[in-house]
Amino acid sequence: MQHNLKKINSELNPNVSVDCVIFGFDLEQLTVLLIDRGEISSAFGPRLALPGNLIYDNENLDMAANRVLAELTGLKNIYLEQVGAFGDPDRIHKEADREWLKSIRAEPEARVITVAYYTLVPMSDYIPQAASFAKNADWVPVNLIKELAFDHYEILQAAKDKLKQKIKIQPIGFNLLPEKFTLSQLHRLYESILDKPLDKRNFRRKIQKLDILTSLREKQRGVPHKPSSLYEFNEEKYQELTQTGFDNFGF
Amino acid sequence: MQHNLKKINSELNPNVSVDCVIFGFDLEQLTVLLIDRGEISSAFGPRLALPGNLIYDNENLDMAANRVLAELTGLKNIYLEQVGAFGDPDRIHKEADREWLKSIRAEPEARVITVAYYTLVPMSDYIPQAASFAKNADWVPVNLIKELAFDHYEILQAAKDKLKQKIKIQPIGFNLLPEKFTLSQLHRLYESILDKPLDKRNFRRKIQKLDILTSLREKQRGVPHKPSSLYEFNEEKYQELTQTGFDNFGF
DNA sequence: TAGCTTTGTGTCAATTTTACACTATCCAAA
DNA sequence: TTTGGATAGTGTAAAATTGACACAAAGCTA
Repeated sequence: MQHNLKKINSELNPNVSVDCVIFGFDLEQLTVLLIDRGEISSAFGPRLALPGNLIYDNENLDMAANRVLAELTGLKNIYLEQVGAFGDPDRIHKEADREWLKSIRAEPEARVITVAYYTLVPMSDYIPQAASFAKNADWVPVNLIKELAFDHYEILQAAKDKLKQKIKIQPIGFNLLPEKFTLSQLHRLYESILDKPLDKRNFRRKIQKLDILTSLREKQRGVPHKPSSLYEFNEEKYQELTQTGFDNFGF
Repeated sequence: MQHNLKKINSELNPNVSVDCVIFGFDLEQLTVLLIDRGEISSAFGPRLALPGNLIYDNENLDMAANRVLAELTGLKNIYLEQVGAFGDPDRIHKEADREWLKSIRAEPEARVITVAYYTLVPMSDYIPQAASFAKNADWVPVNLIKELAFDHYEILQAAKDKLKQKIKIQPIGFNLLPEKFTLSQLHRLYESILDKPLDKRNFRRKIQKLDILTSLREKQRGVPHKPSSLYEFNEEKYQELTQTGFDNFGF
């Protein structure tokens, strides 16, 4: 109750924002959820941007990132990992960005530093619909992105790098897949995150050895080729494994 | 010239600070350069804190971190790596910290987020002297640190973790050693960063295989035991190696 | 010169990595 | 119904890496 009061009374801090790099996987390649800023900005520069916003004075950074994520996608209690802080005073150098900020911020000229987070969500958990939430958002394959508003392109690259590192140490990739998935999909996911081909047999051996997959007695249906068997991620065994400590998940 | 003008006219941003975790190595263990805030704070809590300060509005974060480092130690153009942003609105919860801030800041109650950096310097490059620079600073062995002002203890832990990760991927440890060093010193350094014992022969084998050390035709002198031969870090070969790409530096 | 301290060195077994190719199973189109 | 196209699924052998382990050499000091 007090909490709500506090939140309502709290003000936006004009100097600090959070931006979220929300990764998805369309079973082919890595994607990111971007917002389309619409016509206002399109005449000058990139329409696409990472979802983000200023923080409230009484929020910590993680909370702010969760809020932005929830406001955009409705997703709550999702694991977010910090990418870092970005804060070139000239970061808002594009004319279009200036114009856009004027339309949405009280102090558009303030010097802002932004703290970036990334997260992994199954694409099926957020299906963009026209005018669903405040912004028009859409999944865009990472490889196709050539430019973004502000310094968001740079942030995206940093997030990709972090993810690349992280996935070598922890099997977080499962967060990107639907509950039931095939080894080929998992394989493709690793290839697209690491951005290099991985030998099929060696990949499968390595994953299987971790012993964190539950093989379901179930196969793909309706595919025009030999159907693949489906697997589930086994959270318990994964927890065991992290307790024991495993350094070696290197690809 | 314009640059200087701009700098002089620029104002401190009351909402964003940088803190530096400056690691050293006393040939025995990992150390950190801390400032002693003196009597004012000692009655209430930890006297020791990471060096840090508010940023100027026209500075980017990296510049600010370099400035803070230079102001304290006189060291310039040092490699700094970002640890991340820390910004709990309640982070200044200790009474002593409050008091101290009142004595040094124009807006002591402002909500501050801080961006932490870490860096590695040879301890010989900064020899603390009473009242040398603005603050009294001193090298403190990391293992002995139990508490720090604000959330600096948490920041220190995060920096240690980053360093631990990083050193598995890049041989940055050399930045902590004097120009000429022994393999035993390097060995001890790795052990103290990774916080676990490493087999002597295996360590040496691994390091030697990297082929980034130049063996000097020179030995330790005046030690009461078999003298060790001295080595230099070979920057060129290291560059070659990073070009070719090396994933596997795992300990 | 005896004793203390740290340096420097090699091997073997176990594990991990890498490279590599063919059959099985489903669907669709002829 | 047969054929072709697509992907799933599977094993092995050579090479590289890791981990465990012990003792002689070199300098200083007492």
